[in-house]
Amino acid sequence: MKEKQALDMLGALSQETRIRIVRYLVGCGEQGAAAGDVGKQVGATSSRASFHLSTLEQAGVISSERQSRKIIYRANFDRLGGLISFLLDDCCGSHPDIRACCLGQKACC
Amino acid sequence: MKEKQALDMLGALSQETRIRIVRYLVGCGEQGAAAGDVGKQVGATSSRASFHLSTLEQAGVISSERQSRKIIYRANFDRLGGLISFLLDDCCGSHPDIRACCLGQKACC
DNA sequence: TCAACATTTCAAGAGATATTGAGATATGAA
DNA sequence: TTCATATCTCAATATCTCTTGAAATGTTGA
Repeated sequence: MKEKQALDMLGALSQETRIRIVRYLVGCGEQGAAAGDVGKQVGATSSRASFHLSTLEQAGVISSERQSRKIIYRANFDRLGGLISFLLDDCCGSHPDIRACCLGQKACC
Repeated sequence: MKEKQALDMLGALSQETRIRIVRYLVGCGEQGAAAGDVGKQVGATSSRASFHLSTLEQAGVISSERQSRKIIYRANFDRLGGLISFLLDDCCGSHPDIRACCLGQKACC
């Protein structure tokens, strides 16, 4: 993953409403969830949910597909994995402490 | 790691100058680097480097220690590992695709 | 003490981001 | 076609973020 892409994803994830959306959509798996459902889950008005969903989509964190009158959003699992790889390898140079810590081989904060 | 802490770290990392600082400081290891060095490495004026260093420190990504007239910054390896754990486990619910992808067991973006 | 060095702090301005409510668009059903 | 549903877009506002250059702080050595 390129730095620019990673920065966009990090920016998109650094917001309370949006990280909740991602957490919910990851939980929904391949099935995804409609914009309205997502909004209800995270306690956002329709326009606010729409704004954050499109921010996440632009950053590549999630993607959407219209299903009749609903729009279904899904987490982009590959991209999320790619971001974590970026942090682990490119940004953190595969530092052994970080890798150990994040793989549960070492206690951390 | 708590959500608030993770959001702060994600926000801090989602900026070009700052991610370069982190990459450089991770490379410096336990030894760390002085603010001036960091600024030169990332091509920032002293005040700009100072601003970004303090943003990163406030978010817990790095920490500082004065050594005579220099101030030495170091990456917080535990916190970085904690953030990656947060993304992997809490936020992404240990989803198998994401985990496989970020551990190099599966190709991704 | 004084000069230099290393870094931070401050104020101002430009630009990005988040929230709100109203209105527009698109789809499906009666 | 008309209505209800689902979602998005828009404009206004408030707030945060980044950059810059100047000035202040703290430290060391002559």
